[in-house]
Amino acid sequence: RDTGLSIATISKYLNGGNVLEDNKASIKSVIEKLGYKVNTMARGLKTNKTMTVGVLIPDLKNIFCTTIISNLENILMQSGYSTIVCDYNQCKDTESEKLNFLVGKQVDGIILLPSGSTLLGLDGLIDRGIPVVLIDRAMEELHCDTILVDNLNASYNAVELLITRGHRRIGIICGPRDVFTARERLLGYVRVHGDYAMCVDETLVKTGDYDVDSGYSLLNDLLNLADPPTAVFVTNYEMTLGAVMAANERNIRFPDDISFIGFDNMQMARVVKPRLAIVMQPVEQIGEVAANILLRRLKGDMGNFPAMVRLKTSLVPGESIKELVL
Amino acid sequence: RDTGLSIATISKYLNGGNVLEDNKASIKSVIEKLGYKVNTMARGLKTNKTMTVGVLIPDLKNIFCTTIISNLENILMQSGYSTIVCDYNQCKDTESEKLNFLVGKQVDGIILLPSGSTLLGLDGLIDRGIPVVLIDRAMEELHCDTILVDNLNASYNAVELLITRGHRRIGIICGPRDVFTARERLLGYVRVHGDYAMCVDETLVKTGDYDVDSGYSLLNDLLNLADPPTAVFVTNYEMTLGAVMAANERNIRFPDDISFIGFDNMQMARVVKPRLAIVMQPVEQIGEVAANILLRRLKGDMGNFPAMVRLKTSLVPGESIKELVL
DNA sequence: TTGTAGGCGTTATCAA
DNA sequence: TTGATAACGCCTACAA
Repeated sequence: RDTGLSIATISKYLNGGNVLEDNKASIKSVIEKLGYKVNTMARGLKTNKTMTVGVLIPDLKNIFCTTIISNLENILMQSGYSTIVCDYNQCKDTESEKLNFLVGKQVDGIILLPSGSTLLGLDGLIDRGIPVVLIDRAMEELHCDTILVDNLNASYNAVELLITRGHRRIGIICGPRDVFTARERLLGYVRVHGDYAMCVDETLVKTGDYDVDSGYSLLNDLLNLADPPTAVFVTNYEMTLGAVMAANERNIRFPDDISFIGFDNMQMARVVKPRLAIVMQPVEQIGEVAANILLRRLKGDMGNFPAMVRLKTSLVPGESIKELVL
Repeated sequence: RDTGLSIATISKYLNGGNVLEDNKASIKSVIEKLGYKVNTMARGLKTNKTMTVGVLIPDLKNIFCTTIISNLENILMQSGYSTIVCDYNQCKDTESEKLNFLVGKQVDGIILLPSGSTLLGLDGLIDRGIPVVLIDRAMEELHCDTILVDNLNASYNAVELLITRGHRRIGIICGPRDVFTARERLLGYVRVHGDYAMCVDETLVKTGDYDVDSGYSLLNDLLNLADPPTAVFVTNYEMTLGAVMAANERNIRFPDDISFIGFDNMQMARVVKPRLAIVMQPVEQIGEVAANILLRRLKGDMGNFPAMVRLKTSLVPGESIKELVL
């Protein structure tokens, strides 16, 4: 303020108002000399914005989640937003607790990968003008922007590939019935069976909890059947890990003993021998798209609200599928 | 405020001052009725605290980092702190850029997993009373709390195991020379050679960049040697992945063709067949210890500053080591 | 134990 | 184009 100018003028300078070139220069030099930084809290107090967004995910140890966050963070930062990341440890109680924490921190917006479909008071937030973007899992009753993956066709295509390679008894290891993606992935399995006039054998449909252990034990269950499947599709990364561990321990070989399609992680697929066929989600895109929608909302642009984006997966071939001669 | 009481009394109530029981009750009920939340920015403006800590790591896609963050976040949250997580994508420029971003956001403290030993103005922060806790990598010139792992003995013990199993030509795939942990891990390798009166064959010491690709190509390099090693020790997770991929592609078997010790990730070790021997770091602890030290500093407790904590690793046996008969 | 009043660093309104 | 001034919501002496 020892530019001789008033604090109001400085404020204009900082916020891009009309200031004489001469004054701009002198302000700039003084700012640098003094190492002046705007006080975010004072500004926030006035503008009622914290310039932070809350990101709430099931698990920070899950690479699917963290890859998304990494992209989110980079994009949001470029617009001056910082991201407060919380994980809820797959636990519904923690989920709402941390959501409250974030709200208490007065985040300007929220990006949530929800555990289920309980509303958690999100509707109230949206009404209060706090934008919420859901990723990966939709909540039917909630009117809000949502970025999803086409899980149904991801699953459809994977199982279809197995069918075209001659498989007729195809096992599937699903996630919990109350998880959105799990339901969709199961649906794809069912639909492709219908389209190929094949019956779904319920004994081949195993429901896990999207965790390593259940992948492990459910693959064992499938292998222990009197009439085991000739192929199996595992519908998320962690369960894929578990299933591979089980196969290793039993000395089961892909694809000789059973054909296999896993989910999500390219590196893991290459570490396994032989290389696994997997469904890959467009992880990078999810974060990108979510961040950009949120930024638009934050700017007050409510165009085509609520946006519902469906991103496509890809099927990466490996050497874990055997061609059966019919 | 429609309790009839003055705003000063409410403030006392909120901050645990002396208030009559009767009034406490009525304040409480009104707060709930109105859904009152304290405004963090107004409070922060006054107290000069944001109640946020910045966490800066090389890569959010790195499970070693995110596991640490997960623990950090949980502990800090319990004391009301939120964590702003940034990754710098292994890039020194981004590192200082994001550090500035965090400082600009007026975080109350910083937890940093630094790329190298450039000071980045951290000394200035510490002088200004902003506590900084370094994790995983020390910066010699910086007077600050540091949580490390005993990399030297981690490496020593791993290589010693190979030696006691009869190996004499042991390859090592190291990280970059300018990375603290990489230097220490190499040192362990060298020291154990000395202690067993073995010479270090420089052709068996490969320096990578801690990334998948270099693990891949350096294992290939080792295998292509005229006189290849009988065992190899890979000194971080990503390079371990790469090395396993290379082995798979060449149809190299552990431990028949070469013995192998990898680093860090238990699940990955079990996915590989046969199960890999690995060095495990106390990831959970790192986050815990770092968070607790930071909390103490944040409270103004400067006891035994700068603290330097060394955590121990463990060596998890697998089936990837062959016993050589001498 | 409670209330009054000043100030934290901004932004925004309105005059000059 | 610039400046004086009143908020923003909270904390903290100090006085009652």
